[in-house]
Amino acid sequence: MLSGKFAISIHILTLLTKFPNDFLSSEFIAGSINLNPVLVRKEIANLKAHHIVESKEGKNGGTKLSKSASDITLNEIFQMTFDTINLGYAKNHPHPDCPVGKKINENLSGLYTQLNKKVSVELKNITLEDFSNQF
Amino acid sequence: MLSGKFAISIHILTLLTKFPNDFLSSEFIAGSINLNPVLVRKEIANLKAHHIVESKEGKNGGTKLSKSASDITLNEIFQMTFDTINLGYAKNHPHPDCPVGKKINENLSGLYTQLNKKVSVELKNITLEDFSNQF
DNA sequence: CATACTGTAATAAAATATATTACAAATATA
DNA sequence: TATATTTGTAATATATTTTATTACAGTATG
Repeated sequence: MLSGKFAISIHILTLLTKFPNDFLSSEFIAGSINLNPVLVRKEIANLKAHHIVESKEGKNGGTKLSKSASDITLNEIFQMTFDTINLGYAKNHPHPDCPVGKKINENLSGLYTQLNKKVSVELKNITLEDFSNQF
Repeated sequence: MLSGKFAISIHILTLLTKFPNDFLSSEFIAGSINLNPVLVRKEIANLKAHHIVESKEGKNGGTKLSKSASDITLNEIFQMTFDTINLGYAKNHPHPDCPVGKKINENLSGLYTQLNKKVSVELKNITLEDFSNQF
């Protein structure tokens, strides 16, 4: 999973924000996203590894936020679920003897780093609570 | 093609910038990128549709820039090759009866639009000439 | 008129993303 | 304590998207 990771995680987290006192099951969450529950659990595993949610196994188990939605920024979620914003790389190794081929990926990477910084600044200003309040 | 479109186009355009007086063949360009020439020609078709390069068919044919590299910004190239910066959407239609499911895509889209604006501002300040001068 | 290109369609192969199945381990509660 | 429900995770299958290849008509050059 790569394409939907951020979107799925933020969907999960928005639901958890809306029901801050309940342990929501992966099946319930999967129903809202329309996604297989196993994939929801995988994303939750990632969020757990970053300590922003906690789960309870067994009957009546599920997942809840482990910190306040007002203390979670979208930048944190971005960092947890996205490698870096980028506009892509060509898939194959470019020709190493060509002056352009030799440096293209390095130069693209520098550009993308610059873009990421701008995106991060923006996302730091939005909390999960802010985002959830739109619903 | 989505993932490599911008990277491939900027690679092509950097080569054309380095050889502003020559018509470069798709095969030559493909060698530098290490990509199938047919895909290079497809990207060139897109750049031609946006009038920043021109091609000559037949023997000794190829492609060259149709305007100065100093008059092309990376934002233009971005617009030509990328739909929008985004952090993804879940693939399936979310549940329409869930308050979160019902609005998630709209709200993500609003967020992504905001990010795109920041990225565009950044890319407007870099010309193809600037980028090519790094090589 | 032979050669070397572009343009483009059709198809194939490879890579990635998503879905499904299966089941062990945990825990609430009847 | 037995049953039902849920997480956690591995293994596998399916679907989708990207990339590559093949093929060939059209065009300009020398």
